[in-house]
Amino acid sequence: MAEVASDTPSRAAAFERRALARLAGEAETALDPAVFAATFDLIRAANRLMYDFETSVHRPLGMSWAGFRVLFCTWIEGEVEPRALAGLCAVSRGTVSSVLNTLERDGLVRRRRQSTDGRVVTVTVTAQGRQRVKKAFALQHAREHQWLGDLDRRTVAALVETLRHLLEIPRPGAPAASAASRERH
Amino acid sequence: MAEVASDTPSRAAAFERRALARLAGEAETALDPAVFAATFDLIRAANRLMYDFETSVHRPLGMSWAGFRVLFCTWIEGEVEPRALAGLCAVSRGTVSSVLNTLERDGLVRRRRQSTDGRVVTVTVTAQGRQRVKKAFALQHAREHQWLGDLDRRTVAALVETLRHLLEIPRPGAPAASAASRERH
DNA sequence: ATCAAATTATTTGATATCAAATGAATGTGC
DNA sequence: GCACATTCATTTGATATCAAATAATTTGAT
Repeated sequence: MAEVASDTPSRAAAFERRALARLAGEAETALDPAVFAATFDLIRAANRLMYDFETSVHRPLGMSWAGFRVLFCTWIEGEVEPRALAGLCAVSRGTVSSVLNTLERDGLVRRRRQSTDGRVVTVTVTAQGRQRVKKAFALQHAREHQWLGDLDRRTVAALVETLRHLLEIPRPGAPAASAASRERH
Repeated sequence: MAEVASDTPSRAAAFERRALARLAGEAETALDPAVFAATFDLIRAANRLMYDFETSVHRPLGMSWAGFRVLFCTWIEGEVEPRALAGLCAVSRGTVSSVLNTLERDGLVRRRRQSTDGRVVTVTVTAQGRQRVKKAFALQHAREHQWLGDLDRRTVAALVETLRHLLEIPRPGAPAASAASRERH
């Protein structure tokens, strides 16, 4: 790993403080500091974790983070359609197609047309893919524990509860095409 | 927005349950369910937010999510070096170079060599970039509020506190080159 | 029954992302 | 001073990602 992409700890908090200070100075923005800090830090924390998992676990195993994510979701589901993978991973369907191309080329998943609906594709994990995803997850989970293991158990439980609640929120009405897009969420 | 990348709410929770069930069935993995759920849901929630912000706010304004992220960080900092941006955004330096190329081409940021150290580049936001980042942030923040506004204020405060704590954790020792990489974090 | 609209997956083109290599500048040991 | 290693930014090549276009299939409306 030749690259450094983790901030010095104390600088991370200082950056959030500077951001709040800068934003508070902008009179035109009606700022809700708690909401800002929550989304800002949520995304930053997730980025750090993803970057760490990708560089320390999945790349050494020959996968990208995106590849692992799709492989893992497919493994969980047993068999799954691309559109569902897009929803689970929060990426577009085109991205899923692209990632599946790589995974299939590498012999980790398999695509079949076996639905009564001729448009639908069914994705499953191959034996090799199953072996790979188990190994990758075990390594990632060890790393997860290094990140979160020192947090109080009650704190982690509260975090999970809040995140689950957040994940239950349907996507807010899209700005322009609210009626149409709301139908599908 | 032609694509669907948001899961049906109840399906999101069900997916986490299926994941835990599948992982519990694997005897070889010593699973910590709380740690798994925390990282899993943290990353999923962040992905949903990023996808939503990118598609509903930044793309319509002619930027990518990555572009906004770098532009925003630069705006916060006033002037900043690429390596610091990489740390703040949790991406590699090569990525920062690439994103800066696009932002500079579009006249939103400016690169200069003004440090006493001849290798270092200093990035600043142009007047046009300042205007853009303010508008983009205002729109994103409104969207943030749509996501989080209904959560209890105490819940959000607790979430922020936990995330800040998480962001303070230095990157755990890298698996192979632990000594060398630990120096820089 | 037939044509139009909707939904599926995929492809295309531009940008983002990683790892690894490169080039330029700095620092270190001698 | 001079070579060697380090650090900085960038570039290169492969993959991922978006939006938008395309192709195939299904559904719906007359």
